[in-house]
Amino acid sequence: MARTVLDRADAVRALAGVFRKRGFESGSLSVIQQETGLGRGSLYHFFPEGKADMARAVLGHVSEWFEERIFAPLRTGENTESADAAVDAMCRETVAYFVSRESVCLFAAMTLGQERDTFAEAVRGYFTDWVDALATALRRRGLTDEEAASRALDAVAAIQGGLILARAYGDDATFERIVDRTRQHLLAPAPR
Amino acid sequence: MARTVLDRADAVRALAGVFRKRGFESGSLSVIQQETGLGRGSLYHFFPEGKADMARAVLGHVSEWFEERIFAPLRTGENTESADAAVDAMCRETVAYFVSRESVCLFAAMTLGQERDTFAEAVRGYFTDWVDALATALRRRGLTDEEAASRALDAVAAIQGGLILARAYGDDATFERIVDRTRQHLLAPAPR
DNA sequence: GTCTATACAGCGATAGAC
DNA sequence: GTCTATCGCTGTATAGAC
Repeated sequence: MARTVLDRADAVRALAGVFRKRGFESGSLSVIQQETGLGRGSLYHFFPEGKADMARAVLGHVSEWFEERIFAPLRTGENTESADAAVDAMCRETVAYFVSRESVCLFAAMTLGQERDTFAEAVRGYFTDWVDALATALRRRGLTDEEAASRALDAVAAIQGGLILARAYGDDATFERIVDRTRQHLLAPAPR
Repeated sequence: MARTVLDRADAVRALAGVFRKRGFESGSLSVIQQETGLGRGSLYHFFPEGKADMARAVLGHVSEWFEERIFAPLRTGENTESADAAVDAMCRETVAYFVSRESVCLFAAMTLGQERDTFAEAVRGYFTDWVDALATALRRRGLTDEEAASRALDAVAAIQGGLILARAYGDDATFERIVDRTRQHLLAPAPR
Protein backbone atom coordinates (compact mmCIF):
# COMPACT_ATOMS: atom_id res chain seq x y z
CA MET A 1 0.00 0.00 0.00
CA ALA A 2 1.22 3.48 -0.80
CA ARG A 3 2.83 5.51 1.95
CA THR A 4 0.51 8.44 1.43
CA VAL A 5 -2.22 7.92 3.98
CA LEU A 6 -3.13 11.41 5.06
CA ASP A 7 -5.71 11.51 7.79
CA ARG A 8 -7.18 9.46 10.58
CA ALA A 9 -10.19 8.45 8.53
CA ASP A 10 -8.02 6.69 5.97
CA ALA A 11 -6.10 5.05 8.76
CA VAL A 12 -9.32 3.77 10.31
CA ARG A 13 -10.47 2.28 7.02
CA ALA A 14 -7.14 0.54 6.54
CA LEU A 15 -7.17 -0.72 10.13
CA ALA A 16 -10.63 -2.21 9.66
CA GLY A 17 -9.31 -4.23 6.75
CA VAL A 18 -6.39 -5.55 8.78
CA PHE A 19 -8.57 -6.50 11.74
CA ARG A 20 -11.07 -8.26 9.51
CA LYS A 21 -8.34 -10.32 7.92
CA ARG A 22 -6.15 -11.13 10.93
CA GLY A 23 -8.39 -10.59 13.93
CA PHE A 24 -7.86 -8.00 16.63
CA GLU A 25 -5.36 -9.90 18.71
CA SER A 26 -3.20 -11.37 16.01
CA GLY A 27 -3.11 -8.35 13.73
CA SER A 28 0.26 -7.22 15.00
CA LEU A 29 1.61 -3.71 14.78
CA SER A 30 4.20 -4.76 12.22
CA VAL A 31 1.45 -6.09 9.97
CA ILE A 32 -0.67 -3.03 10.63
CA GLN A 33 2.27 -0.84 9.71
CA GLN A 34 2.79 -2.70 6.44
CA GLU A 35 -0.82 -2.86 5.38
CA THR A 36 -1.76 0.69 6.31
CA GLY A 37 1.45 2.23 5.06
CA LEU A 38 1.79 4.23 8.26
CA GLY A 39 4.87 4.03 10.42
CA ARG A 40 4.81 3.34 14.12
CA GLY A 41 5.14 7.03 14.86
CA SER A 42 2.11 7.98 12.79
CA LEU A 43 0.07 5.15 14.22
CA TYR A 44 0.71 6.32 17.79
CA HIS A 45 0.17 9.90 16.70
CA PHE A 46 -3.37 9.10 15.53
CA PHE A 47 -4.08 6.52 18.23
CA PRO A 48 -2.18 7.57 21.35
CA GLU A 49 -3.49 4.71 23.46
CA GLY A 50 -2.28 2.18 20.93
CA LYS A 51 -4.15 -0.86 19.79
CA ALA A 52 -7.15 -0.36 22.07
CA ASP A 53 -7.59 3.09 20.53
CA MET A 54 -7.43 1.61 17.06
CA ALA A 55 -10.07 -0.98 17.89
CA ARG A 56 -12.31 1.69 19.39
CA ALA A 57 -11.98 3.86 16.31
CA VAL A 58 -12.73 0.99 13.94
CA LEU A 59 -15.78 -0.16 15.88
CA GLY A 60 -17.03 3.43 16.03
CA HIS A 61 -16.63 3.74 12.27
CA VAL A 62 -18.59 0.55 11.64
CA SER A 63 -21.28 1.67 14.09
CA GLU A 64 -21.76 4.94 12.27
CA TRP A 65 -22.07 3.20 8.93
CA PHE A 66 -24.80 0.91 10.19
CA GLU A 67 -26.60 3.69 12.02
CA GLU A 68 -26.79 5.84 8.88
CA ARG A 69 -27.40 3.19 6.27
CA ILE A 70 -29.40 0.53 8.08
CA PHE A 71 -30.75 1.49 11.50
CA ALA A 72 -32.01 5.01 10.83
CA PRO A 73 -33.94 4.05 7.66
CA LEU A 74 -35.57 1.18 9.55
CA ARG A 75 -36.75 3.52 12.30
CA THR A 76 -38.10 6.40 10.20
CA GLY A 77 -41.23 6.67 8.08
CA GLU A 78 -44.81 5.95 9.06
CA ASN A 79 -46.47 3.65 6.60
CA THR A 80 -46.26 0.01 5.60
CA GLU A 81 -44.68 0.70 2.23
CA SER A 82 -41.73 2.58 3.69
CA ALA A 83 -41.22 -0.20 6.24
CA ASP A 84 -41.16 -2.80 3.48
CA ALA A 85 -38.69 -0.72 1.54
CA ALA A 86 -36.46 -0.27 4.58
CA VAL A 87 -36.41 -4.02 5.26
CA ASP A 88 -35.62 -4.66 1.61
CA ALA A 89 -32.89 -2.06 1.71
CA MET A 90 -31.47 -3.52 4.93
CA CYS A 91 -31.07 -6.92 3.29
CA ARG A 92 -29.55 -5.49 0.15
CA GLU A 93 -27.14 -3.19 1.98
CA THR A 94 -26.18 -5.85 4.49
CA VAL A 95 -25.26 -8.36 1.81
CA ALA A 96 -23.28 -5.78 -0.15
CA TYR A 97 -21.48 -4.61 2.98
CA PHE A 98 -20.33 -7.99 4.22
CA VAL A 99 -19.61 -9.54 0.84
CA SER A 100 -17.20 -6.69 0.16
CA ARG A 101 -15.63 -7.09 3.59
CA GLU A 102 -14.52 -10.73 3.78
CA SER A 103 -17.81 -11.76 5.40
CA VAL A 104 -16.54 -10.59 8.76
CA CYS A 105 -18.60 -8.66 11.31
CA LEU A 106 -16.11 -7.01 13.65
CA PHE A 107 -18.67 -6.72 16.43
CA ALA A 108 -19.33 -10.44 16.28
CA ALA A 109 -15.58 -11.06 16.28
CA MET A 110 -15.39 -9.00 19.47
CA THR A 111 -17.54 -11.52 21.32
CA LEU A 112 -14.58 -13.91 21.20
CA GLY A 113 -11.09 -13.74 22.60
CA GLN A 114 -9.71 -12.10 25.63
CA GLU A 115 -10.70 -8.47 25.14
CA ARG A 116 -14.33 -9.48 25.02
CA ASP A 117 -15.00 -7.41 28.14
CA THR A 118 -13.30 -4.25 26.94
CA PHE A 119 -15.86 -3.67 24.22
CA ALA A 120 -18.81 -5.56 25.69
CA GLU A 121 -20.96 -2.46 25.96
CA ALA A 122 -20.32 -1.32 22.39
CA VAL A 123 -21.03 -4.83 21.11
CA ARG A 124 -24.28 -5.12 23.01
CA GLY A 125 -25.31 -1.69 21.76
CA TYR A 126 -24.66 -2.58 18.14
CA PHE A 127 -26.85 -5.66 18.28
CA THR A 128 -29.65 -4.15 20.35
CA ASP A 129 -29.73 -1.14 18.01
CA TRP A 130 -30.05 -3.44 15.03
CA VAL A 131 -32.73 -5.66 16.58
CA ASP A 132 -34.70 -2.70 17.94
CA ALA A 133 -34.61 -0.73 14.70
CA LEU A 134 -35.74 -3.76 12.74
CA ALA A 135 -38.52 -4.49 15.24
CA THR A 136 -39.72 -0.89 14.86
CA ALA A 137 -40.06 -1.37 11.12
CA LEU A 138 -41.91 -4.65 11.60
CA ARG A 139 -44.38 -3.07 14.02
CA ARG A 140 -45.16 -0.49 11.34
CA ARG A 141 -46.12 -3.46 9.17
CA GLY A 142 -48.75 -4.43 11.73
CA LEU A 143 -46.93 -7.08 13.73
CA THR A 144 -47.43 -7.23 17.48
CA ASP A 145 -44.58 -6.09 19.70
CA GLU A 146 -43.78 -9.66 20.57
CA GLU A 147 -43.89 -11.01 17.03
CA ALA A 148 -41.83 -8.07 15.76
CA ALA A 149 -39.19 -8.56 18.46
CA SER A 150 -38.92 -12.30 17.77
CA ARG A 151 -38.62 -11.92 14.03
CA ALA A 152 -36.08 -9.12 14.36
CA LEU A 153 -33.91 -11.16 16.72
CA ASP A 154 -34.13 -14.24 14.53
CA ALA A 155 -33.23 -12.19 11.46
CA VAL A 156 -30.10 -10.70 13.01
CA ALA A 157 -29.08 -14.16 14.27
CA ALA A 158 -29.63 -15.61 10.78
CA ILE A 159 -27.46 -12.92 9.22
CA GLN A 160 -24.67 -13.45 11.73
CA GLY A 161 -24.85 -17.22 11.39
CA GLY A 162 -24.91 -16.80 7.64
CA LEU A 163 -21.61 -14.94 7.85
CA ILE A 164 -20.03 -17.81 9.76
CA LEU A 165 -21.20 -20.29 7.12
CA ALA A 166 -20.01 -18.01 4.33
CA ARG A 167 -16.52 -18.01 5.86
CA ALA A 168 -16.62 -21.74 6.60
CA TYR A 169 -17.64 -22.54 3.02
CA GLY A 170 -15.68 -19.74 1.41
CA ASP A 171 -18.86 -18.99 -0.47
CA ASP A 172 -20.83 -15.75 -0.63
CA ALA A 173 -23.79 -17.33 -2.41
CA THR A 174 -24.73 -19.27 0.71
CA PHE A 175 -24.89 -16.05 2.69
CA GLU A 176 -26.97 -14.35 0.02
CA ARG A 177 -29.50 -17.19 0.01
CA ILE A 178 -29.80 -17.10 3.79
CA VAL A 179 -30.40 -13.36 3.78
CA ASP A 180 -32.96 -13.70 1.01
CA ARG A 181 -34.96 -16.28 2.95
CA THR A 182 -34.64 -14.07 6.02
CA ARG A 183 -36.12 -11.19 4.04
CA GLN A 184 -39.05 -13.33 2.97
CA HIS A 185 -39.66 -14.38 6.53
CA LEU A 186 -39.51 -10.78 7.77
CA LEU A 187 -42.02 -9.62 5.17
CA ALA A 188 -44.38 -12.59 5.54
CA PRO A 189 -47.89 -11.73 6.73
CA ALA A 190 -48.59 -11.75 10.46
CA PRO A 191 -49.62 -15.16 11.80
CA ARG A 192 -53.40 -15.45 12.20
CA MET B 1 -6.74 -26.50 38.97
CA ALA B 2 -5.09 -29.49 40.58
CA ARG B 3 -1.77 -30.69 39.20
CA THR B 4 -3.06 -34.22 38.73
CA VAL B 5 -4.09 -34.33 35.09
CA LEU B 6 -3.24 -37.84 34.04
CA ASP B 7 -3.90 -38.52 30.38
CA ARG B 8 -4.26 -36.80 27.06
CA ALA B 9 -8.06 -36.90 27.19
CA ASP B 10 -8.11 -34.77 30.33
CA ALA B 11 -5.62 -32.42 28.77
CA VAL B 12 -7.81 -32.03 25.69
CA ARG B 13 -10.85 -31.21 27.79
CA ALA B 14 -8.90 -28.60 29.73
CA LEU B 15 -7.48 -27.13 26.54
CA ALA B 16 -10.93 -26.78 25.05
CA GLY B 17 -11.94 -24.69 28.05
CA VAL B 18 -8.94 -22.41 27.66
CA PHE B 19 -9.48 -21.92 23.93
CA ARG B 20 -13.16 -21.17 24.43
CA LYS B 21 -12.35 -18.53 26.98
CA ARG B 22 -9.28 -16.91 25.42
CA GLY B 23 -9.40 -17.82 21.78
CA PHE B 24 -6.81 -19.90 19.99
CA GLU B 25 -4.30 -17.20 19.32
CA SER B 26 -4.38 -15.36 22.61
CA GLY B 27 -4.56 -18.40 24.87
CA SER B 28 -0.85 -18.36 25.55
CA LEU B 29 1.18 -21.32 26.73
CA SER B 30 1.64 -19.77 30.16
CA VAL B 31 -2.12 -19.50 30.58
CA ILE B 32 -2.61 -22.98 29.20
CA GLN B 33 -0.06 -24.26 31.67
CA GLN B 34 -1.83 -22.60 34.56
CA GLU B 35 -5.35 -23.59 33.64
CA THR B 36 -4.61 -27.16 32.69
CA GLY B 37 -2.23 -27.80 35.54
CA LEU B 38 0.28 -29.35 33.14
CA GLY B 39 3.80 -28.09 32.85
CA ARG B 40 5.45 -27.16 29.60
CA GLY B 41 7.18 -30.53 29.44
CA SER B 42 3.95 -32.48 29.77
CA LEU B 43 2.20 -30.29 27.23
CA TYR B 44 4.88 -30.94 24.64
CA HIS B 45 4.94 -34.60 25.59
CA PHE B 46 1.24 -34.96 24.74
CA PHE B 47 1.29 -32.51 21.84
CA PRO B 48 4.73 -32.72 20.22
CA GLU B 49 3.89 -30.23 17.50
CA GLY B 50 2.86 -27.64 20.03
CA LYS B 51 -0.12 -25.38 19.80
CA ALA B 52 -1.24 -26.56 16.37
CA ASP B 53 -1.38 -30.10 17.76
CA MET B 54 -3.46 -28.90 20.68
CA ALA B 55 -5.91 -27.14 18.40
CA ARG B 56 -6.19 -30.23 16.21
CA ALA B 57 -6.86 -32.43 19.22
CA VAL B 58 -9.51 -30.11 20.60
CA LEU B 59 -11.33 -29.76 17.29
CA GLY B 60 -11.21 -33.54 16.84
CA HIS B 61 -12.71 -34.01 20.27
CA VAL B 62 -15.56 -31.60 19.56
CA SER B 63 -16.15 -33.27 16.18
CA GLU B 64 -16.50 -36.67 17.77
CA TRP B 65 -18.96 -35.39 20.32
CA PHE B 66 -21.20 -33.90 17.65
CA GLU B 67 -20.89 -36.94 15.42
CA GLU B 68 -22.01 -39.29 18.17
CA ARG B 69 -24.61 -37.17 19.89
CA ILE B 70 -26.11 -35.08 17.09
CA PHE B 71 -25.18 -36.09 13.56
CA ALA B 72 -25.49 -39.89 13.80
CA PRO B 73 -28.96 -39.80 15.44
CA LEU B 74 -30.15 -37.40 12.74
CA ARG B 75 -29.00 -39.74 9.99
CA THR B 76 -30.29 -43.06 11.33
CA GLY B 77 -33.83 -44.41 11.59
CA GLU B 78 -36.44 -44.72 8.87
CA ASN B 79 -39.73 -43.24 9.94
CA THR B 80 -41.12 -39.77 10.59
CA GLU B 81 -41.38 -40.25 14.35
CA SER B 82 -37.70 -41.02 14.75
CA ALA B 83 -36.80 -38.02 12.60
CA ASP B 84 -38.94 -35.76 14.78
CA ALA B 85 -37.31 -37.17 17.86
CA ALA B 86 -33.83 -36.68 16.43
CA VAL B 87 -34.54 -33.04 15.56
CA ASP B 88 -35.96 -32.51 19.04
CA ALA B 89 -32.91 -34.15 20.55
CA MET B 90 -30.58 -32.09 18.40
CA CYS B 91 -32.08 -28.87 19.73
CA ARG B 92 -32.04 -30.05 23.31
CA GLU B 93 -28.47 -31.36 23.16
CA THR B 94 -27.21 -28.33 21.27
CA VAL B 95 -28.57 -25.91 23.84
CA ALA B 96 -27.20 -27.94 26.74
CA TYR B 97 -23.82 -28.27 25.06
CA PHE B 98 -23.25 -24.61 24.30
CA VAL B 99 -24.84 -23.19 27.44
CA SER B 100 -22.40 -25.24 29.49
CA ARG B 101 -19.50 -24.12 27.31
CA GLU B 102 -19.58 -20.33 27.38
CA SER B 103 -21.73 -20.18 24.24
CA VAL B 104 -18.65 -20.63 22.11
CA CYS B 105 -18.45 -22.87 19.05
CA LEU B 106 -14.75 -23.51 18.45
CA PHE B 107 -15.33 -24.31 14.79
CA ALA B 108 -17.03 -20.97 14.26
CA ALA B 109 -14.17 -19.28 16.12
CA MET B 110 -11.79 -20.94 13.65
CA THR B 111 -13.34 -19.01 10.75
CA LEU B 112 -11.69 -15.87 12.14
CA GLY B 113 -8.10 -14.90 12.72
CA GLN B 114 -4.92 -15.79 10.97
CA GLU B 115 -4.92 -19.58 11.22
CA ARG B 116 -8.22 -19.70 9.40
CA ASP B 117 -6.59 -21.62 6.56
CA THR B 118 -4.89 -24.23 8.72
CA PHE B 119 -8.18 -25.75 9.80
CA ALA B 120 -10.37 -24.69 6.90
CA GLU B 121 -11.07 -28.26 5.82
CA ALA B 122 -12.03 -29.45 9.30
CA VAL B 123 -14.28 -26.42 9.74
CA ARG B 124 -16.04 -26.94 6.44
CA GLY B 125 -16.49 -30.63 7.27
CA TYR B 126 -18.07 -29.89 10.63
CA PHE B 127 -20.68 -27.58 9.14
CA THR B 128 -21.45 -29.68 6.07
CA ASP B 129 -21.80 -32.76 8.28
CA TRP B 130 -24.26 -30.93 10.47
CA VAL B 131 -26.29 -29.47 7.61
CA ASP B 132 -26.31 -32.76 5.67
CA ALA B 133 -27.31 -34.87 8.67
CA LEU B 134 -30.12 -32.48 9.50
CA ALA B 135 -31.31 -32.40 5.90
CA THR B 136 -31.40 -36.21 5.91
CA ALA B 137 -33.73 -36.17 8.91
CA LEU B 138 -35.95 -33.55 7.27
CA ARG B 139 -36.25 -35.58 4.08
CA ARG B 140 -37.48 -38.49 6.19
CA ARG B 141 -40.24 -36.16 7.30
CA GLY B 142 -41.35 -35.78 3.69
CA LEU B 143 -39.64 -32.56 2.69
CA THR B 144 -38.19 -32.26 -0.79
CA ASP B 145 -34.40 -32.31 -1.15
CA GLU B 146 -34.38 -28.60 -1.77
CA GLU B 147 -36.68 -27.64 1.09
CA ALA B 148 -34.79 -29.93 3.46
CA ALA B 149 -31.43 -28.45 2.46
CA SER B 150 -32.67 -24.87 2.88
CA ARG B 151 -34.21 -25.47 6.27
CA ALA B 152 -31.16 -27.35 7.50
CA LEU B 153 -28.80 -24.58 6.42
CA ASP B 154 -31.01 -21.89 7.93
CA ALA B 155 -31.23 -23.82 11.19
CA VAL B 156 -27.48 -24.19 11.57
CA ALA B 157 -27.06 -20.50 10.73
CA ALA B 158 -29.69 -19.56 13.32
CA ILE B 159 -27.93 -21.61 15.97
CA GLN B 160 -24.56 -20.07 15.20
CA GLY B 161 -26.01 -16.57 15.09
CA GLY B 162 -27.83 -17.29 18.32
CA LEU B 163 -24.50 -18.08 19.97
CA ILE B 164 -23.12 -14.71 18.89
CA LEU B 165 -26.13 -12.92 20.35
CA ALA B 166 -25.91 -14.98 23.53
CA ARG B 167 -22.33 -13.82 24.00
CA ALA B 168 -23.12 -10.24 23.02
CA TYR B 169 -26.02 -10.07 25.48
CA GLY B 170 -24.40 -12.28 28.10
CA ASP B 171 -27.71 -14.09 28.16
CA ASP B 172 -28.41 -17.78 27.57
CA ALA B 173 -32.19 -17.30 27.44
CA THR B 174 -31.94 -15.47 24.12
CA PHE B 175 -30.11 -18.42 22.62
CA GLU B 176 -32.65 -20.87 23.99
CA ARG B 177 -35.53 -18.93 22.47
CA ILE B 178 -33.83 -18.78 19.10
CA VAL B 179 -33.20 -22.52 19.11
CA ASP B 180 -36.79 -23.19 20.16
CA ARG B 181 -38.19 -21.18 17.25
CA THR B 182 -35.71 -22.92 14.97
CA ARG B 183 -37.05 -26.26 16.15
CA GLN B 184 -40.61 -25.18 15.41
CA HIS B 185 -39.59 -24.06 11.95
CA LEU B 186 -37.78 -27.34 11.27
CA LEU B 187 -40.79 -29.40 12.32
CA ALA B 188 -43.40 -27.25 10.54
CA PRO B 189 -45.38 -29.00 7.80
CA ALA B 190 -44.04 -28.87 4.25
CA PRO B 191 -45.19 -25.82 2.29
CA ARG B 192 -48.13 -26.65 -0.01
C1' DG C 1 3.50 14.48 11.39
C1' DT C 2 6.59 10.87 10.26
C1' DC C 3 10.74 8.34 10.72
C1' DT C 4 14.23 4.93 13.03
C1' DA C 5 16.03 2.87 16.98
C1' DT C 6 15.21 0.64 20.98
C1' DA C 7 13.26 -0.86 25.61
C1' DC C 8 11.55 -4.70 27.78
C1' DA C 9 7.89 -8.02 28.43
C1' DG C 10 5.95 -12.13 26.66
C1' DC C 11 5.68 -15.53 23.11
C1' DG C 12 6.31 -20.63 21.38
C1' DA C 13 9.55 -24.06 21.56
C1' DT C 14 13.56 -26.85 23.28
C1' DA C 15 17.13 -29.01 26.37
C1' DG C 16 18.49 -31.65 29.93
C1' DA C 17 18.08 -33.01 34.88
C1' DC C 18 15.40 -35.98 37.56
C1' DG D 1 6.41 -38.28 32.24
C1' DT D 2 7.29 -33.99 34.42
C1' DC D 3 10.07 -30.21 35.88
C1' DT D 4 12.89 -25.78 35.31
C1' DA D 5 15.92 -22.97 32.75
C1' DT D 6 16.68 -20.86 28.76
C1' DC D 7 16.82 -19.89 23.63
C1' DG D 8 15.55 -16.76 19.87
C1' DC D 9 11.90 -14.18 18.26
C1' DT D 10 8.13 -11.04 18.14
C1' DG D 11 4.95 -8.28 20.60
C1' DT D 12 3.49 -3.38 22.13
C1' DA D 13 4.99 0.84 23.34
C1' DT D 14 8.24 4.83 23.68
C1' DA D 15 12.03 8.26 22.68
C1' DG D 16 14.14 11.44 20.05
C1' DA D 17 15.87 13.06 15.43
C1' DC D 18 14.15 15.40 11.50
